[in-house]
Amino acid sequence: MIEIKTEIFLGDSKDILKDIGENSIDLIVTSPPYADRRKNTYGGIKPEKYVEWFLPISKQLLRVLKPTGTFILNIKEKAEDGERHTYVIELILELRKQGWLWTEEFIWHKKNCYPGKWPNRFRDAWERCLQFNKTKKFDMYQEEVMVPIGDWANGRLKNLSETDKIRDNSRNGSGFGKNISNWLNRKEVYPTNVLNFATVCNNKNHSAAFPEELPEWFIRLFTKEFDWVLDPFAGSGTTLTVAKKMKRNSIGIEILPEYVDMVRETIQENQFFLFETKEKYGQSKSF
Amino acid sequence: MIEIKTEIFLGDSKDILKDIGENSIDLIVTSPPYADRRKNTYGGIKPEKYVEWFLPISKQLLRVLKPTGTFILNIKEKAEDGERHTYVIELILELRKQGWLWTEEFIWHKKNCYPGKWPNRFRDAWERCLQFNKTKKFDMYQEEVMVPIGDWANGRLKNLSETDKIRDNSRNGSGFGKNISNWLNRKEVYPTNVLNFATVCNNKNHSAAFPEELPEWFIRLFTKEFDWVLDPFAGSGTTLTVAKKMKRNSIGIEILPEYVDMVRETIQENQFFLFETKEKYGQSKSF
DNA sequence: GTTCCGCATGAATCGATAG
DNA sequence: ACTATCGATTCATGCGGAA
Repeated sequence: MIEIKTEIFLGDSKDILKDIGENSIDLIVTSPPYADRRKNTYGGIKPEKYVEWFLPISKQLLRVLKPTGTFILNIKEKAEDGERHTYVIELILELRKQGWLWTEEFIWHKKNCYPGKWPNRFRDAWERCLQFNKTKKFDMYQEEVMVPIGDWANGRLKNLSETDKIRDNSRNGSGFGKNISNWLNRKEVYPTNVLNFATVCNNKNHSAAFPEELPEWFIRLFTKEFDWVLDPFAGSGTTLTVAKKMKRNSIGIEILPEYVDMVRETIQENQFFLFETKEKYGQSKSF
Repeated sequence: MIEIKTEIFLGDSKDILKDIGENSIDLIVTSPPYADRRKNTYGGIKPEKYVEWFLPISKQLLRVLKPTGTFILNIKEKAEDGERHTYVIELILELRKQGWLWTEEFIWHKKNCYPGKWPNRFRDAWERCLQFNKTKKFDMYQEEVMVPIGDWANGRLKNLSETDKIRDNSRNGSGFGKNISNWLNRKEVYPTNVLNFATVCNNKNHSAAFPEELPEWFIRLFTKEFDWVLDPFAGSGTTLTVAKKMKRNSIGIEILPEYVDMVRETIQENQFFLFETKEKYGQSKSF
C-alpha cells in the first residue's frame, strides 16, 4: 500500500513555496484572505495593495505547477462606498501577463448567503472560482463529477421544495418538465460551470472559507489518486483534509500558528477514519 | 388615461442616441451583440476591438441617463482557443474611467443552458448582468421583486420560544443577533444577486438575447409606471415589449431593418393585449 | 431509526458617530 | 476632510436534543 502524504508548513507562502520543486503539483485549490476581510486573524490586505501582494505568490505557484496542472482561485471582491471593487478583475489581467491562461470562471452559488439589507443592493450569493492553467493541455477528468441522472431526477426533483419551484420560475415548460424526457435513457450528465454548495456555518470553534464539497469537486475533476494537491492559504485545512480522504498527497501553507496546530491535529484524527470514510468520498459523487 | 409610448429607431446607437435628451432615461437594459457572435446579423465585432467599439456608445448612454437611473448590461465573454476573453472585464475598467460607477454584478443562472461537450470545459450556464450607475443615489424599488420565503420557515416559525422573541446580540461580536419574531407574518423575502431564468429556446431565425423575465425583473426593480426605458440594442424587441406591458415608456434602437420591422409589428400586436396582460405583469411577481 | 424543533452563526454592507 | 469604530438589518443551514 502506498502511503498518502499530508504536510502543513508554517509561514508565508511567498517564502515557503520556494522550497517546493518546480512542475511538481497537479492541482492548486485555495481561497486566499479577501481584501479587508478577517482583519482580526490575517491583518487584512488593503484593496489597493491586493494585486501587488498576490503576484509574488502566484509567480511561485506558476513555477511549482505541472504543465498539465490547474490552479483554482476562490475569491470575491467586496463592495465599498456603493461600488464593487475592481481588484479581482485587475488581478485576472495581471495573472495573464504573468503567464497564466485564464481558462474558465466557475460560479459558486451560495444559497445560504449572509443576511442583511441595504438600500442599494441585495445579498451577495455568489463567489468566483477562477480557473487558471499553465498550458492548454491540462488534465481534466470530467466523468468523475458527472451527476447521476437517476439521483438527480429522483432526488433533486423530489427534494425540490415548493418555493424552489416558484422561485426557479420555469415558464412555458422550458425548465424541468420539458427536458426531463431527454434524460430518461441516460445514466449521468455532465455538470455546468455553476456550482451549488451551502456555506458552512457550524457552531464549532472555527470557520472554514469553503465547505468540503468545493475542494472535493475540483480535486475529483482535476486529479487522480496519488496526485499532489497544494493549498497555499490552508486556513483550517479543509483542502488538506479532503485531499487525504480522497487519497491525494497534499501540501498546505498557513501563516497562523494556531491554524497550523489545528490542522496537524485534524490530520492525525483523520487517519483513524481513513477507511471508514473512503466509501463516502470515493463513490458518492453526490452533487 | 395616459398613453404609453413605445418607439423603435433604425440606425446605429452611437448616432441615434445623440437625438435623445440628456438626463431623460430611467433605465437602460440591454444585451449588446457579443464579440464575434451573430456574425450573420451584426457583422461581428472582433474581441480586440470590442471595448473601443463600445465606449462611444456608453458615453452617450451616460449622457441620456437620469442621475437616479441605472444601466444594466447583460454580457458574457466567449471562450476562444481554450481561454476566456478579457474584453468584458477590460470594459468594466474603462467604463469606470468614463465616469460610470460599477455598483453590482448580478449572475443570470441559466438552468436550461445549451447542451454540448468539450474536452476542456463544461457547459456555460451563466451570464453577467453588470449594474452601472451615474450616482450613488439611484432609485431602487426592492419590494417589487420579493420572493417567497424558504421552506424552513414553515416548520420553524410556528411556535416561537421566548428566547426567540428577544434580541440576542451576545457572542463573539459577529454582529448578528436574532429576532425571529420579525418573520412571524413574513411571506416574502428579498432576493439575492443570483437570478434564475430559463433561456428561451425558439427556433426562429432571430436571436433572442434574453427571456422576457430578465428585463421584466430589472424594470420592476429600477422603474415605476410611466418611467422611460431604453434598449440601444433592441434586437427582436424583448425589452420594449415587456416595458409596454408594464406601462413603462420605452425607446429602442436597432441597426437591422428586418428587426425594426418585426418589432413594429410586435408592438402593434401588443396593443390589443395591453389590458389582458396588465394583471400578469402588474401583480404576479412570480420569481 | 426518523422527524421535529430550538438555536447559533456566517469572507456582509451602509450610515451615523466619534477621534 | 479623512479614518476608525459601532449599530442596525436579515435568511438559510447544520447540529443536537427531544418527541
